[in-house]
Amino acid sequence: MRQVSENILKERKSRVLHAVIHEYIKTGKPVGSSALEKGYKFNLSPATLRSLMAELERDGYLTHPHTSAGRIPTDAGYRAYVDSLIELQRLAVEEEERIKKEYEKKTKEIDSLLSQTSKILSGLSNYTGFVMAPKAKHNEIRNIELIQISSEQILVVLLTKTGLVKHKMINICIDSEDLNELKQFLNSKLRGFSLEEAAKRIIVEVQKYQSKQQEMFKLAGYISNVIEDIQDDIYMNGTSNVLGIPDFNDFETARCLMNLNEHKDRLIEIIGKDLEVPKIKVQIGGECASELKDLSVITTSYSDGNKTIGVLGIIGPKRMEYEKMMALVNSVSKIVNGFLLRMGEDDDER
Amino acid sequence: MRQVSENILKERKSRVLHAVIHEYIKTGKPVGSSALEKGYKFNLSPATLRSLMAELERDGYLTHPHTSAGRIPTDAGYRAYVDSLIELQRLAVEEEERIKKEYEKKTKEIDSLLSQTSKILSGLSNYTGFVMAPKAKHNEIRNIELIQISSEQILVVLLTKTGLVKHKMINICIDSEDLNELKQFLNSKLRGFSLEEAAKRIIVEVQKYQSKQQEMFKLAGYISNVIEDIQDDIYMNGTSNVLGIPDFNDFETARCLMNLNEHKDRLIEIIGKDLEVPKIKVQIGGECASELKDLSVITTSYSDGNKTIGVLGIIGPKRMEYEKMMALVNSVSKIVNGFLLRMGEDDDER
DNA sequence: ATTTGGCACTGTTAGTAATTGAGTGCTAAA
DNA sequence: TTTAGCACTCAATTACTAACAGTGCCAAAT
Repeated sequence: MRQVSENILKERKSRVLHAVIHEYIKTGKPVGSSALEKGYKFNLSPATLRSLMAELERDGYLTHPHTSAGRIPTDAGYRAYVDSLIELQRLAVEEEERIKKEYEKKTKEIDSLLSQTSKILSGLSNYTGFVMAPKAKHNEIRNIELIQISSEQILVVLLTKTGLVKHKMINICIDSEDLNELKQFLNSKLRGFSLEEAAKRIIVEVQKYQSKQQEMFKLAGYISNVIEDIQDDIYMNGTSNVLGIPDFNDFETARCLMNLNEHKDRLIEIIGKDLEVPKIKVQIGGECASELKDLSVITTSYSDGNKTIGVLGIIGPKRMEYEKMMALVNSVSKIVNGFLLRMGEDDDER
Repeated sequence: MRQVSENILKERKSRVLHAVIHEYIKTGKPVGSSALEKGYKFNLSPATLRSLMAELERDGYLTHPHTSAGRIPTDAGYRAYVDSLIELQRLAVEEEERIKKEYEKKTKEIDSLLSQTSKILSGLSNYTGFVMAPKAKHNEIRNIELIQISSEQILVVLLTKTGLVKHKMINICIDSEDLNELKQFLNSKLRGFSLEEAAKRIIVEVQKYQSKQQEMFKLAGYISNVIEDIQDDIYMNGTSNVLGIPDFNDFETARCLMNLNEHKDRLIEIIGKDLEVPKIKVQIGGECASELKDLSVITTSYSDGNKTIGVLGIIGPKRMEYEKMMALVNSVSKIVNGFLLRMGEDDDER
């Protein structure tokens, strides 16, 4: 990235930058000096605006597609623009009400809550919405069930405090009484720990425990593996929305999104880092991943009232209404937080 | 569809039809009389071929995009072509070997077997591959687990003979001893029945049973609902492949496929009927669903050695190498059959 | 020192016209 | 019944033009 000559953008220059970006987002066409003069009330002539825009281009915030075209923002331009949107625009009240209404159906289980959320994000943004399920390994274990299926097959069912249920079949021969004993033991020792911790502890605990059978130790190892293999769930909706966006007339961007949709692990990789940041985060163009160079990603994390457990957001074109979309993501995350908090409270009632 | 005047296509005419379609599939361009004469050894002049093609057009098997263009097949043309591919071309041996190799990893659980299969179908066809999981309601129950999570929450875990695991949380207050008793009872009465039957029986059985608690009856009702709510699993891969196909330069087809990918229930609706047919089935254009008018679907069912339990196949452009693709789908289904048979046998060893 | 009007220059876009070429249908002869 | 020949059609390509939107820069104005 080019170095910015004047560290601080002069007030007026920055107003011009904003105007250009705002106009470009609205119209999708490169904006020229006269369009600026007409649409925004700078008391400046087109000529002056031209020279200011030329400066902004030198600074790296604008470009033009060709000599006789207007200016469009560079990634750095968008960046500066977004960074200056300090105050989140509130969604209209009726909009918020509408969102809440959408949630009214089945939100008892966390899966449907999140899948619903992803749909809502996509539907309201008209872009692609996604929700990364509670960062699996941070979840607290509530219950471990070991179900004997046959003499050599055990079904492990893990249930977390947030309502996540995971199961996995493992092959092992073990006596049914021992199994039961192990189950009791594991539950007493691991309940309340996060999956991550549990995976480590399980080995240690079983070692301490006077196991009658060598097999039990082996089984514990398997279970530990099962926990480690758990993949974060991720929901994604509205991938096809990008096909309607006029900015993309090549298939490249669409293909890339469809690929992400199929290789969720890659998506997890990309947005997984956003878990750490509690605020709204906007990544423009290739900032988060090179394959997303023509897209922007708005994310935020959500929590169960205690700690951050997942990430949600939208993926859309670089030319999007950042203010509105940031507000949307923000509102939705608030609502999800609310639901999760209530779910947690229900748990404690037992 | 237009009525066919001569019931039986004269031998030569049908050879011409095949040649046209074959050439069109290869090149993607409308084929003209001279191209036909050069590429295939009819001992006929372009003029004769022209008149034959004109006849075929009158019969409804061919069209022109415009006056001075060559011929392309209509859906009916493809249909006739496909119908005449009686003998399935065998896949090359090395190809089959390659497929089997792909399967080598984790195929213990039915989920991964099927998900793997879908990927393989997509990868080898370069189109979209899909696998509909064992028609859920036909599955035989192997085990029902009722796990008490809290005083008011029960986790129902259903396990079928094919290795499918489904779970669902339900809210109800019930005594833990009663729960255990009910579990034993349900297992003894329902094991071996299909989910479909079980959902009906469960009510009847609990009615007969002298339930100590009214609650148990209610719970049984819930469980019955859970079973009925089970959705068929479906795996789909390679949606983005259609973007690479030159035939589609509008986004419409791509969008339609992406929508199918998100609304799996619609896909289930479309291909669900193919369960009945044991052979390879090819549906061209809108034959199966109007939204797929520019695509063809090749499906076949697969079984666990006993009865048909699912459908797999590919979705691609109408202009595809039907012989090869039919052979592919056929081979893959054979292999899946093999795996499922082996899984079933393992089960019986217990 | 900044702002501004004027002006030459540049590249896109749209429209028109001319040309080419592949492929057809039809007819009349083989 | 087949074939050669011919007139015809329409899509695709190319070339050219005119209009246009915008820029950069300079010299005058503030």
